[in-house]
Amino acid sequence: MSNKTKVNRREEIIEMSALLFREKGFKATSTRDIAEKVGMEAASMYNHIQSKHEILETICFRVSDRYFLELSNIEDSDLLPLQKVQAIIRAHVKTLTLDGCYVSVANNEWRQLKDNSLIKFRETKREYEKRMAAIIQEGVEAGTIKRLNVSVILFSLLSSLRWIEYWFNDRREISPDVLEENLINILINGISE
Amino acid sequence: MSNKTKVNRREEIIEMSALLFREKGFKATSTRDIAEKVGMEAASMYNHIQSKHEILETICFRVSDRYFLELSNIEDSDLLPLQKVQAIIRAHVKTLTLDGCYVSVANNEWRQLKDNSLIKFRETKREYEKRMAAIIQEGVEAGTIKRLNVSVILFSLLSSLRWIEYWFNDRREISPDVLEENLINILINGISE
DNA sequence: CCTACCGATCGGTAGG
DNA sequence: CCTACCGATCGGTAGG
Repeated sequence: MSNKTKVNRREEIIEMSALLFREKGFKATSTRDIAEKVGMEAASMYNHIQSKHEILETICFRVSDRYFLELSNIEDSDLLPLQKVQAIIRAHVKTLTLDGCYVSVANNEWRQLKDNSLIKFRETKREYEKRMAAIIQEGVEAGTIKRLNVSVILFSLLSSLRWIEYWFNDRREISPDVLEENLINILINGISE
Repeated sequence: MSNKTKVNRREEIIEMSALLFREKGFKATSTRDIAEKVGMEAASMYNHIQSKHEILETICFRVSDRYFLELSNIEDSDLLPLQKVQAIIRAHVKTLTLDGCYVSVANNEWRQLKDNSLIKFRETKREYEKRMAAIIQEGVEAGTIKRLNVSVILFSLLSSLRWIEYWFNDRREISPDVLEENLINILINGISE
């Protein structure tokens, strides 16, 4: 069997796992569920993966890598603080439109990670929040963002962005563009001085 | 054994379950985990509960009952739409301060409900959203809330409120009062015309 | 990639 | 409220 097929098979397993983990949760999804969706026996999957946990790890860190890439680009830009926040909102909407189920799993199932993975993921989350808080702090000091508790502003933004995930799962009444526009209007106005 | 003791024992099981379900998730919590925390054998719990699922049902519907009670009071008041939204925010902060772990479980684990419970809980969620949307719609028509997509406003609010739960679990840097004040400032300003 | 199968753990019951 | 124990299911391995 060629290497390429093996890589694709692995990708297929991860993709199907992401769909099932989102739908039923990590613990409630059995390796047999995944295998059935991929079209092989559960035992056969272990030629492509090391463990069920490894699948979850792959999904979670793939998502965090992606968000960090976007954040780094925004940080390195010469945008003003409030424009950076706006760019972050856009980045979240975009990522969710493209990779909804991965983001969903990372958001809801990361607690099921084990040992070092769990510790590392927690650190990753903290770092993301810290770097976003720094942007908000800049805005506060520049006088363009309200002088409120930075953590409350931060989590108010992050939670609204997290919700978008549910939007794209359950309903699709409006387009991503309209969603983005409305959301920026609400969130930016909410924190602008 | 008196009825009173039996009721208290049941409450104890539900309380400990809520703590464990929040921490590890419903599926990842075994009846033996719960029993250990309560201080009895797993088999003994079945004198007080019917099944592990029944515990989850009790928690979820207790929370939704509570939220509906608050919402009904607010609807029946003669507050203006924007003041009603503000009252809802206060109600959420209050409930989370008092019953954080129950709310947390209802928010994150309701998907593990089965059959009729799952269907009923979904309907309950939808109704809550519908009634909150009606208040927002009133505000839009009165010209006090921005004429944006009502669903986006609704979920932007709800997701920010949902996040408070994490706040009270992980960190407690600021007091509930300051949190409430900051949050109302951000959210109300975000949607006000 | 499959068959066969493992040890562990699960939710729950019987009987006292 | 406990001991003893059940059938089912789990993640994963051995060997081909």
